[in-house]
Amino acid sequence: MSVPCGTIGGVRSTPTILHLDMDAFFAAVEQASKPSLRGKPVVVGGLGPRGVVATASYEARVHGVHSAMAMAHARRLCPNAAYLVPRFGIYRQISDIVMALLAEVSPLIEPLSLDEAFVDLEAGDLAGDPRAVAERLRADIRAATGLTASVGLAGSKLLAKIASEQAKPDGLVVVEPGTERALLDPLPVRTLWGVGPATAEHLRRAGILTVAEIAQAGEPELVRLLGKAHGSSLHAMAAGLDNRPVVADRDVKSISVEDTFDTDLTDRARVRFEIDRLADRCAQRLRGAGRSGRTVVVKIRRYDFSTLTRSETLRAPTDDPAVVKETARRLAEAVDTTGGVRLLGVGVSGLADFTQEDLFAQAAQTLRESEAGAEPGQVTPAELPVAPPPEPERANRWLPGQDVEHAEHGAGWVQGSGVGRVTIRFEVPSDSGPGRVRTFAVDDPALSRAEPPALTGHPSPAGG
DNA sequence: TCTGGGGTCCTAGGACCC
DNA sequence: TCTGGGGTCCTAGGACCC
Repeated sequence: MSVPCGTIGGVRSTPTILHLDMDAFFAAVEQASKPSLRGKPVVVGGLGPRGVVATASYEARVHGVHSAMAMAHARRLCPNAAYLVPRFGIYRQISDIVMALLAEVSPLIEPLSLDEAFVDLEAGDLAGDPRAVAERLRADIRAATGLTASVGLAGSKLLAKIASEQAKPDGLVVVEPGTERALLDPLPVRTLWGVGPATAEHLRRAGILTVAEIAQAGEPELVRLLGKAHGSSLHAMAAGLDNRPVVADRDVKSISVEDTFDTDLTDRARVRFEIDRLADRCAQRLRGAGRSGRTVVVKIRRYDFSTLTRSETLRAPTDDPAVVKETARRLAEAVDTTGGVRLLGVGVSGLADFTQEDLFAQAAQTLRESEAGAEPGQVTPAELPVAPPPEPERANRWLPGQDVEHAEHGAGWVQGSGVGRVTIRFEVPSDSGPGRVRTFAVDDPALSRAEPPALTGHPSPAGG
């Protein structure tokens, strides 16, 4: 009981680093929102011809469906699953609730994504031992959201994350001091943070398959195999040495947007049009975040999946859509896109925060410079006419999973659509069970998009 | 079954400066 | 004229994570 807090060899002597991971988060939110999907396979992700799985419910995982898998593959493995588009708005709302509960435990929390975070319990006033804190947290999350979370507790980030993985689903694993090696040794190298397919293959060729074998290999050997930074950090982790702190409020370093097209773009005018749209979206996000940046990056993935980036660093930070657009156009223009373009992206890095006044002055300055730099009679890319996209198909207004409101039947969600008709299931998050299904014409004026209804425990203000 | 979208970090080479 | 080394910035690519 009187064990002092502290570190031994880079690992705390008490399990006070907590890692929390929501179970099959996106799919679980959908099941909580849509009573008819509870207990059934649910797959959330991109539904187009090039979509991939974001999250599969446990019922779908049984059939082999998992994250990052091509959606077409998933459909073949599990044809009876419900395939839904992500609803990031509601995921964010629920994430906010979960993060707020974490903040009650300790002020030092580090979100890794919408559904995952580290918490440093030493930074909070510990009411009870870590295990009790974690169990109360899991119960609170369940009460507030109806969703389950898995938690790992250990003396380091590495072990806490491994523990939460082992706790899944809906569990808690505590790595007691002294048991670290026994836990780590037999694990495959892929378990370690930072070991992906390429690194695993490098290691395999060197005969290294387990964490224990990494530890035995010795640091110089790993550095030789994987490079300085990666090799030495991996060696340390395999030895159980990990003193990375929990860091709150990490600063954003770049903002980017990208689109993969259903079919490859071959028309240069269309490429320019899409670059413009992406540049606008990127600049909007930049402004929304109150940031500006100096380096504009264009990303192009070609028909053969080869990916290249082109970047240009401006003299001053900008969040001006016109500047981002012009720079992005120029960069994209210089790339050979014959054969077709699968993906385009525009990003801004080298972020700084400047006051609006500064930005205004800098935008004007940049404009003056670009005007002064233009050759007489030269047509700058920003002045070229923009071709509209050949296929203006926003045809599918109704995407599976979307929330809708019907003037007569009330709130529901899109179950599917095609040949001029859309099928709606009228149900809302509650314990009332599956709702009824009805089919309408896609242009039925009584039907409209709607905000997602709140989950159980947070009754809708509409009182419906 | 060809492979999303949002990020982070590292490496390496060349320019440029001292 | 030849020969340096170090530091920083920029660009491009790649691996990885959720």
